[in-house]
Amino acid sequence: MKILIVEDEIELSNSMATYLRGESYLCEIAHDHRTALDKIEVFDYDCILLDISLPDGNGLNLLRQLKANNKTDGVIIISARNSIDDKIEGLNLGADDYISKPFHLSELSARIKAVIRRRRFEGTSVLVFNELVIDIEGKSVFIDDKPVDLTRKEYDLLLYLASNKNRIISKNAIAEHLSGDEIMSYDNLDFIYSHIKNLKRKLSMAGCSDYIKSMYGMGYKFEPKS
Amino acid sequence: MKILIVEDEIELSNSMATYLRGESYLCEIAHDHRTALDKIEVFDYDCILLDISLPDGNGLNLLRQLKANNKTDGVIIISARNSIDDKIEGLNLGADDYISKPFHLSELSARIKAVIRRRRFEGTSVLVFNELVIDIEGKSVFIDDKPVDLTRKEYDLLLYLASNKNRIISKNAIAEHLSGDEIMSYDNLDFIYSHIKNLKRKLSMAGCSDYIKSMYGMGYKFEPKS
DNA sequence: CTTCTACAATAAGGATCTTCATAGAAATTA
DNA sequence: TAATTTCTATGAAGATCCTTATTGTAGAAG
Repeated sequence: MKILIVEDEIELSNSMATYLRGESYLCEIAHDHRTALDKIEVFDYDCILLDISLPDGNGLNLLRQLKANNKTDGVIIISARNSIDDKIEGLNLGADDYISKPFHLSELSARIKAVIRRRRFEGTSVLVFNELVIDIEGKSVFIDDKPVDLTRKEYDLLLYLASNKNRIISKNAIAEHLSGDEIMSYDNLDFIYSHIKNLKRKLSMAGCSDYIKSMYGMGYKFEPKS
Repeated sequence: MKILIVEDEIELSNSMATYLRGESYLCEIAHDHRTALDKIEVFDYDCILLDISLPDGNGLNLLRQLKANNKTDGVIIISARNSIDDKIEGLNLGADDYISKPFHLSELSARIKAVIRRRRFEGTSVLVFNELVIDIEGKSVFIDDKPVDLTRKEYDLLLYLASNKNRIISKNAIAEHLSGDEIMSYDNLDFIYSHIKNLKRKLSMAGCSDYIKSMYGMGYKFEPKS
């Protein structure tokens, strides 16, 4: 799960990132309008935390541009002002939620969770593929109603593949998704094999095989039987 | 999908190639102006990554020559300088996008994907021919909504033919599209027969025959029924 | 301090790609 | 139409590259 923090106050943005990383999110920070737009154009984020009062421009314009580009990223507007107008305009422009400074990080986290659930998983907090159930809320996985113990990486991997079902995901993408911030050495992607192997083993031991397919030379694909 | 990397920094160009090969692109590297031009004249690339500041000349001139030759290759300009002027001039000369050093490889990859989608597939990321669906984003093929497993070469071949539907594609063109530049002498084009055969077999086994026609003495043609 | 888990690196095993040999089909020529 | 030539299809084996299994290391937990 990837989050973009658009916030110019260094200290605040850092503590947000720290907290959210603790919640297993991958966080990137943009301290200004332009950086944010560049990142948004190229990457897909699960949620964008957008401070309305940016130093180099109006955050609402950024939101406009974002929506004009048909981006599907979730957006939570952050504002220092308690202005109702901003809130209404932001929501009208397509923001998913709104939070006013100062806020508790736990509240922010809860709102993020809700936005992601609504957008990425269409309101549901569980993904169901026949006997395989992924409980996003509880970060747990069940097969035939019996819980399967996965490590954090394994869970992230499964959720990532499952939410991209029937699409081949490159090892580059997996590596990036699993190991937080940008990796600069993409030479040693072998560690992915272990995670894939362990995940496959745990799933099949619980009676759930062949969901994750290796696509020779291309990556991996989650393919539900349906 | 073929990419030409025009970049004199050895290490950077290598890591770019490694990453992009991981994304299933065929990559070639030119370390100088002259080599690049030679390659561009002979081959068609889906995207050219052009470092503006080449050791033996100005990259913008290379771009000019490229456009003067009516090449349809997509171009992404790479620049160390943050100069807005270069960016504007490059885009005026017909470049499709622009990225500044230093950049993240995943960002480069995302921009390449966007350029190719715009240029080759008119913005869409899914090709639909009746019961046959090609998901470019997910590198997956579906027939009657059921996934069809293709190898990388088979997929590339299908995508190439399908994106040139109703046009006869020579075996030379196919060979060039499927291979890197190591093979300058295309005497052994037999490998194409194998890939065509296997592709046809997999498609017809999934209930989708007669899309790929052999044109005796000329090549192959993808001909949707519609 | 010991034990266990998660992660990284290396070696063995498989899938894919290419080549080669041969058979079949289509066009050309007589 | 038959013979000949040219081109394409098929099958199989070796080479190459990728994946999986195994092993080793570091860090966390007890």
